[in-house]
Amino acid sequence: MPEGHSIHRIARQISDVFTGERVQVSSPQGRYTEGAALLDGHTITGAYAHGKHLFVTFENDLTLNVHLGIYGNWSFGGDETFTGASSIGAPRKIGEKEYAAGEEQPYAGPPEPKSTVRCRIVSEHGWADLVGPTICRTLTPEEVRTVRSKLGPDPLNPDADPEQFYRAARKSSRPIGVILMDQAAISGVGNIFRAESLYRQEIDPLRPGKSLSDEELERLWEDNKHLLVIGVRVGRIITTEPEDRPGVPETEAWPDHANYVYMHHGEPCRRCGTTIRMEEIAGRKLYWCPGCQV
DNA sequence: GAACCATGATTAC
DNA sequence: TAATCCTGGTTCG
Repeated sequence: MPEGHSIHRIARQISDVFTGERVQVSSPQGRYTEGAALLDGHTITGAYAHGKHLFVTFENDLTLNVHLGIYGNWSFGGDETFTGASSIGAPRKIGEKEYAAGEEQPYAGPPEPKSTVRCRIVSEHGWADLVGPTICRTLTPEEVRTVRSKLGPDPLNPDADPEQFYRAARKSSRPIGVILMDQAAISGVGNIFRAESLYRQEIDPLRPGKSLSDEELERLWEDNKHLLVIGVRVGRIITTEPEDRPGVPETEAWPDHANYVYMHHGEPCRRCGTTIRMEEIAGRKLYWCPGCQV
């Protein structure tokens, strides 16, 4: 269940362990067999993220494009060369959550894949398994451009143009809480970041986009960028400021202390005491504090 | 073992 | 707005 920070971490991981490696690409599950065959035996040249989309580039100019949806995840494992190059270390899973595997053992090749593995990438030194994606396909450069052209700016990308987000918001009468979830307006923000950034900036999620001031839109962009950067560094979504979780360090801020409003409906706001609300808007649960957010 | 739920998104009505 | 797809963990009976 990944928002943009997870995809950037996965892109970094894949780039770390596979760039320059000739790989076998397969689909144990069988639902990506044709696309995998176009990449099988070729060398990976890099990986990057745009919002929640992952792109893995190959030397034959084709690109693996993956979107994890709500459930997708990647698992990785390999020898010491592999884990030494890795951002995340020994065999691990990233997507929804990540965890260290058990005891270290000598690497003896990839494990038998689970029956649900849509795509498996294997190099001389390690492997990556993809399970449960909504999108897993092989694209030409032209097709990559088409996909990316439909995505709004990603605050984690250095060349992102926030003006695109501001323009999308200013012309819209939809609630800002809905606009933040629209990947064509701003990409990489999901249900937790939207709720938490709106709380932190004290903006009512139901206000129409066009009612926000330039200054408010800029604060939202900057805060989502700030929170995404923390997410990339920590590997989890931590949105509380240290003074709002006294004595609990960033790395140990488990659900009770990690967020202000997400999944805290019915509880008193930790800043103003008002009961946190939750309502389903446009098919997703929206959490906010009616006291702080106006 | 069924039912339900989730950090997502598209499609159809 | 509802139905649908993707998977797996948790909760329910």
